[in-house]
Amino acid sequence: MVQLGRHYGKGPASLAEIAAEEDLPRAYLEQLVMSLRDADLVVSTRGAHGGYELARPPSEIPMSTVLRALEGPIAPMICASDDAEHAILCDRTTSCTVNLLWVRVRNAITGALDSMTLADLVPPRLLAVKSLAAASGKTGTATVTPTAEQKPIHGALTPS
Amino acid sequence: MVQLGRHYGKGPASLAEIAAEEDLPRAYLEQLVMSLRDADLVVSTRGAHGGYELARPPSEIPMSTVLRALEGPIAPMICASDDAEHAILCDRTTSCTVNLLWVRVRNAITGALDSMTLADLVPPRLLAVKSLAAASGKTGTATVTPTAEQKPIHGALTPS
DNA sequence: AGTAATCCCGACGAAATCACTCGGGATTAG
DNA sequence: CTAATCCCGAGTGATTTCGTCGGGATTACT
Repeated sequence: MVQLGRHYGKGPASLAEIAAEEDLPRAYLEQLVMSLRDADLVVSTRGAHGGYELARPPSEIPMSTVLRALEGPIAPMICASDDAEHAILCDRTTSCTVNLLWVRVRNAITGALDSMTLADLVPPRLLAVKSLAAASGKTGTATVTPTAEQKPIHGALTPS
Repeated sequence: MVQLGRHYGKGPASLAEIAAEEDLPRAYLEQLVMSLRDADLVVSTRGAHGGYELARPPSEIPMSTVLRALEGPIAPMICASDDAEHAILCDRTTSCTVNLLWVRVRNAITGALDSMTLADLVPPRLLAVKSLAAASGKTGTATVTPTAEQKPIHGALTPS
């Protein structure tokens, strides 16, 4: 969780705190954080005044591992999973040319995920976004004129 | 569908045929193909000896449009959808730094998808894969570590 | 004209997944 | 000893995904 990143170095944060800040049910957070712990991304301190803490500095935690911890192996399609164990093979496998597509997509995803660490998401509130702009100069690949309908999502947004 | 691509130029293919080759329920295929038609990817001929046909040559059908037709806007997360209309804004939106991550991921996906056309998936059975290798150079966009992790996914596969 | 092949289409149902809850136990600081 | 906290498995409800059903409309063939 980003909150944890923000909190890094300040000692353990209790679920109660996080739940309050993040506005999510505490019981639910428990589950999530358990996965993170099993993946050695956070460490816990039990007992009163206990809580959770990042296991290492945010900049050393690639988002890919976070996502894998929370959502399982990265796989846009079951037949193109990250790790062989969980991959299901359709009986068509041999003749299935589409598989190639999914593998490509998966690699694109993992690539994007690997290129970011928790540190990139811990509030750049005041930091300029320029570093991002520089890095994002991509997408517009040859083959197709991309829709480019990058509308401002709601110039004036109307939150519920 | 890839089958349709394979069939391109041979006149319309009936759902019954496709269902047989692809081993999927005909009734289900109907639904799918309807979406494809609404997206102007295939054209239909009614009546006896009717069927479906690609609206243009496979090489002019980017997989991104196919996927959009079948699965709706490309969005790894609702708050990072392809088209503004269907994007949901969480109330956290303003403070949500994670959004940035999803947008990046989405761009990686659309990039990969845009770089492939139906023609790339229509059986390269006998064709060398080199054309693909050549084409994939484009995809390796800056931010993304160039794929190339072309593992055999299951050296020794164990089909069910 | 009549019949069979085909597309057209809306509604329904079952199974998987997601987001979240519940209840009670184990550990530790004060 | 007690209160704060983590630990953990089982359970629930909504949504999505995959697939079914039934019948109507359109056309080719004889």
